[in-house]
Amino acid sequence: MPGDHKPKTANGKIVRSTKQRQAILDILTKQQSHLSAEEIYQAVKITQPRISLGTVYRNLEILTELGSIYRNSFADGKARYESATIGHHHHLVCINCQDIENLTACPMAQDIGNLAQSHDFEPLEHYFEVYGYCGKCRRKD
Amino acid sequence: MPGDHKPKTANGKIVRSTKQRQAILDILTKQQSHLSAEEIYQAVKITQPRISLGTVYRNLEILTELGSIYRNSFADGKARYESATIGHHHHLVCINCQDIENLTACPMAQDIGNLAQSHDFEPLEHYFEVYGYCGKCRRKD
DNA sequence: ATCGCTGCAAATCATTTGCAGCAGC
DNA sequence: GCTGCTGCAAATGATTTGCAGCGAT
Repeated sequence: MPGDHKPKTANGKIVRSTKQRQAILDILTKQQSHLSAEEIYQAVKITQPRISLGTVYRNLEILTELGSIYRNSFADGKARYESATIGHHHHLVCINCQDIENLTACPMAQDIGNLAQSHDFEPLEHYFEVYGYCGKCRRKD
Repeated sequence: MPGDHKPKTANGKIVRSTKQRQAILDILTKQQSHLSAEEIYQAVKITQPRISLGTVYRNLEILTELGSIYRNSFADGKARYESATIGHHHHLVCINCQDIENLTACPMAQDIGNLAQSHDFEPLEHYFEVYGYCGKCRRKD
């Protein structure tokens, strides 16, 4: 059926729209912050009290695959998610208060192009995170 | 006692030299690759058959704290370690064969200095990883 | 009526930790 | 001999998965 563009996952399954999935996406879109699966679970429970953590993980996986959200693994080994409406960006992570600030500029777009040439490598994604102290925490110490 | 510089961890304990710790450091120094705790465990068992995985983790923690090795968490959520003798660098990670190539140049040293100014942030460390296909895998597909 | 999705619970995987004996310094 | 280190096993924390019923198309 030409013109039919139902979203599908990598394994070819059609993706349905459920209130659980919509609630998760809503939270990530509204909060505009970097939430862990557990934090998302706690937030979704307000509107969907019977949702399970397993469902949260399954939906985060699907939404990541669809490109609706980004998954980031930071140095603490825990994955955090954010809405993809913000577009490509990087992170300043405070090692004291754990706050994450987004860096809207991507200074290495050009560098990556050069890498492709000099290292025989086809770049698809890249991650750049800076760890340190945010202004607030620096002044507190 | 001035002139006395025994290595210590953050909690002030003196660090002793043990054959288990030395074996782990040897492997990382010789292999010059990015090994997971489990891979290191398997490699150390050849010379230290009675070593436990717990000891491997404890030593990786101490060696990281001392700055003898680097810990990196990649997108698969697993930590990988490498000898610090190589110096600061970044990574090209192949999402097909999982091979990791080191990037000796750090193109963002200057960018990070600018960030400090414009974002009221004190940078301590930074990570930069590019995910994509290495030359070998690109030609295979 | 399909077949994807859900809640629940149990399973898995990486990593951490309590403990009693052992080993550097 | 003090005290950090080890092996072992059990505990933790994040994430995944099997299953039977439910719900979206």
